[in-house]
Amino acid sequence: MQYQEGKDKFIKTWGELGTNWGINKTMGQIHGLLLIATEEYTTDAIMEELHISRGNVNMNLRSLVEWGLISKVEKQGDRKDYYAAEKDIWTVFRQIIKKRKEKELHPMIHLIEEVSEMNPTDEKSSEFIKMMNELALFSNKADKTLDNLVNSKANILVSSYLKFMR
Amino acid sequence: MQYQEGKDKFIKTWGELGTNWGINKTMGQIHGLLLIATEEYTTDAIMEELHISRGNVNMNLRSLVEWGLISKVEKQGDRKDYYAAEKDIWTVFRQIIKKRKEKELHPMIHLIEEVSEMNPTDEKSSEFIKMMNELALFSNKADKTLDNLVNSKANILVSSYLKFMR
DNA sequence: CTCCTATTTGAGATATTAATGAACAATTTG
DNA sequence: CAAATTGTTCATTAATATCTCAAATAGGAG
Repeated sequence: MQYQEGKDKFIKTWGELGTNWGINKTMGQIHGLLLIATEEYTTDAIMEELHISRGNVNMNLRSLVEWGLISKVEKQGDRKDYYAAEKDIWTVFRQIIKKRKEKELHPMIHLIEEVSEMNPTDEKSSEFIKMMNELALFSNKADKTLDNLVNSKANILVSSYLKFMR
Repeated sequence: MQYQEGKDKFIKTWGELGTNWGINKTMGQIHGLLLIATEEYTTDAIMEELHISRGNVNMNLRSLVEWGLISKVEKQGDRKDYYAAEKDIWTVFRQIIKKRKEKELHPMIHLIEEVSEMNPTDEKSSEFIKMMNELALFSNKADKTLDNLVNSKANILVSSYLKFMR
């Protein structure tokens, strides 16, 4: 495979993957582009490369910065903003886990806490409370486990967790 | 909080949470309903309870069965299909992880393998290959780790992984 | 086989989400 | 200050995804 072909395929598919991840297509594509880039990109360069509008690039760059997946780079004597991706894969995934935990797990924990304040009066409410307790136990454990993962500096998958892999 | 209020809130919010999880709102609501139910439900009962159409219920029940989150229950002398949710939370989450792994991780692994078949010719392609190799290493480790999680019968979060929690 | 009930499917309607393009704001330069 | 450049916001448009309704299909009971 030639470089250009591989690059195009990677960016295109990375964008599609994004949609399965709580990241929209354009955001994924910009991230893919910057991830394999050897230099920083401006808004205009991204617009040209991906054939998308200025507004779209701007919004998605903000999201990517907010997710901690890219950062703005100032250049001496240039008014333009340049952007570069975080290249350490472990950090990339930690950031993603962090965000997804906020978006997926925390609202669940909040909901469960809220509806758990109930006294059982019959079979249905007993069953309900029982399920809420199990969900609370599970979700809090998952939250803590993911916290440890996110807060670990080293790539825990590659290092100390090796014993769990074949 | 009264039972009915808690139940309604749980079902409604469980559906909204679903949308952050690759599960649509109705699918989430049906799952929530069955999860806290003390008895099996027919299509008609679900239609009535959630005020949604027959086609919608049918499609989402099929998806839920396909995700391994509910199952069809046959009743003697009754032609209707009844459905009941998997109540073991650990199993529920294992099923979800399994599906999401297929949907999120596997296409990524496939992509990376595909575009990795490239010989470096310059700085850009070298950087590209380097990144693909890192992604490959990471994603394969993640895949194996999640496999172990999914294949473990016991609730690994609650039992042997305790040491990683505070 | 025919009737009856339940389930499935598919086309069109509706709702949700994302992208564009143009207006506006901010900043720099001459 | 005026013009030019860059960045941001947001109403409109476009694209996706989901839901409904109704017709088609399946399959058991008589």
